[in-house]
Amino acid sequence: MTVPLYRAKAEFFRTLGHPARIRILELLAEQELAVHELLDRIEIEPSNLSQQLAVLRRAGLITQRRSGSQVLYAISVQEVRDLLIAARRILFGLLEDREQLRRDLGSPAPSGLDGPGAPGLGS
Amino acid sequence: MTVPLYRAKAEFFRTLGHPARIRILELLAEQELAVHELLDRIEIEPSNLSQQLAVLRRAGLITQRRSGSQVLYAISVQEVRDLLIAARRILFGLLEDREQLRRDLGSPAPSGLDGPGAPGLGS
DNA sequence: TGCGGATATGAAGAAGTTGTCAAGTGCTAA
DNA sequence: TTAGCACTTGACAACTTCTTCATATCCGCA
Repeated sequence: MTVPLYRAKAEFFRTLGHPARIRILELLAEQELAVHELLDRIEIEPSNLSQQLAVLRRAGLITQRRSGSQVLYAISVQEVRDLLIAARRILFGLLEDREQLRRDLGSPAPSGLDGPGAPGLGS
Repeated sequence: MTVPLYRAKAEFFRTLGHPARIRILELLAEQELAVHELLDRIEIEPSNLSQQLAVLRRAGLITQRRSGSQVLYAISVQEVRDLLIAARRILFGLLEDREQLRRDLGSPAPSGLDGPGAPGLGS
């Protein structure tokens, strides 16, 4: 069965559409990590992490390999890093627009993102 | 209230995670279009289209303007186009890997995307 | 062989998303 | 002022996704 490309794209983006999965990808984009190392860096239950890893694995975005008693994960598609950076750029663009609008209108609506300027990929 | 960036990113990707919304963005990436023109090109109920447009509007990805009795939509963030192209590239990369694997294993599992090589953004 | 640490899997209720139908609103023109 | 397109909105059942809990599995070591 052939999936139209726009459907596959949507599915792909939905795979990225979860905070924990984003963090996992960002962390793995820097280096291979064991599950317990991810666990140290992400606030999430072990079983939940395992499930999110499974989602990314099924999508083919990360790979698993065993080393003794631990399991190491790595990004399998480096371009994902570019995608995350592009998303970051767009997001800040959107935020700026909104702030601009707010200034123009003089409206007091807050609610934004963390400011830019963080190093690395910025989580 | 401040939203951590990884959360905002996830939300952003979720916004893209719908076939109709992908098509809308791809079509609008080429030119401004009225709702009924989108309707001609996407197989979807008017009310459903309206809702998907509303989702994209709320996310700040598209803008609306009225012209007589019709409503014209346009992309408000051109970089989205790059993002879609990047996604397309990654998707074909994943597909190739899977095909490679299939050949290596000699397994007969089909199910893929439309082939590459389409012009434009490729829906 | 049996334990404990490191992960994975399954199941189930809560929460969120989608498509559709019915009922609006806005604008143009008769 | 009313008919009729062009869209939008609200509501709700059907579905999907999330989180959590309980239960496995796999491995290295005593």
